[in-house]
Amino acid sequence: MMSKEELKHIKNSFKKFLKDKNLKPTKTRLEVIDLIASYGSHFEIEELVNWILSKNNTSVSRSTIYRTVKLLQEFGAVREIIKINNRTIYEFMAGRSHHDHLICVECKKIIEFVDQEIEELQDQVCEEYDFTPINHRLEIFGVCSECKNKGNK
Amino acid sequence: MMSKEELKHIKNSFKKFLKDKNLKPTKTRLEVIDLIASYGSHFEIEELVNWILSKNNTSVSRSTIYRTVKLLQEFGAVREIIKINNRTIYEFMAGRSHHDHLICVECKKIIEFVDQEIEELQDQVCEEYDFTPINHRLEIFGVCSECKNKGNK
DNA sequence: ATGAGTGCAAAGTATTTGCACGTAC
DNA sequence: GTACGTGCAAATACTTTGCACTCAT
Repeated sequence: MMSKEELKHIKNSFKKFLKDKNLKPTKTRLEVIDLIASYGSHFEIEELVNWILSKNNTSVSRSTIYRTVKLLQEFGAVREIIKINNRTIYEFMAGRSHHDHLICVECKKIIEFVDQEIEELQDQVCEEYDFTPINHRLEIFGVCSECKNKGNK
Repeated sequence: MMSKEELKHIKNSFKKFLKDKNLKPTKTRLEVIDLIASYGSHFEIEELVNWILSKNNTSVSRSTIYRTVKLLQEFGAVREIIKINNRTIYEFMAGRSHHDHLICVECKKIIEFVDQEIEELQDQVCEEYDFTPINHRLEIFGVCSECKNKGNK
């Protein structure tokens, strides 16, 4: 899903980002990046914590994960992509371009899509309002193909 | 912002909705609708509760407000429109058609917009994935015109 | 009369924070 | 050596729930 080079590159840029903020590139912070990267592209913090705690060769505390995820959001490598019922699903963006999500309310599957036209129209809307966009989130909730078929049988 | 007739109409449909679910159109539930309607189009529950408690002629408990807002979401008169930093901003949709939001991260202003083309493109995306959309949320975070000018002075 | 609704206080979640100890430069 | 980082447990913030009492039909 991501080459070692990409990951290394991300970590190096993150180190620079930290240095600029007078923060330190500690072993723990870099380890959190590795853990997130190997966990998969979407995660909730609680799941991630449990997964980390279940590994016997690592241990990073819940608070440090929260703190590091926050830093990674500022840095831009992590985004909150879905907010549903007080749960937050994060995504590791490393080396990936922007995209949006379809969320199946039945099976919770997350489907990613990109639509350049939608992006352009959004920029157009922003221009109309003299609004400078920083980021956006488009969540489409509905029922996926498989779940519809299951429902029909 | 909303005519008395519209409000009355909403309340009547809500009564039907409740009846269909074997729930009761209590004074308290209908009062919550009035309160939300007169509070304004956007609200957070905590704000709403404080506002209601500060009025000396009404009192509906925090739990009932949470419970009623949930029902109104199912009914479709209330939507969660913005999720930011674990806060949820709701919108009273009554009699209004769908629209999306620009959120200024400086002054927290919320600007509503409609873009039919974006809506159509979303439907197109859903079709491609054989995904049946139920609802969606598009939040564009950025800096509004006024805040940019303030920043430049 | 009966099942549903309400307020209250207590219990849950998710997230943040204070503090004592540890680590990077 | 100093300032920042970390883990832990406690605190906070938001939301839900159990229960005794009340209301709508």
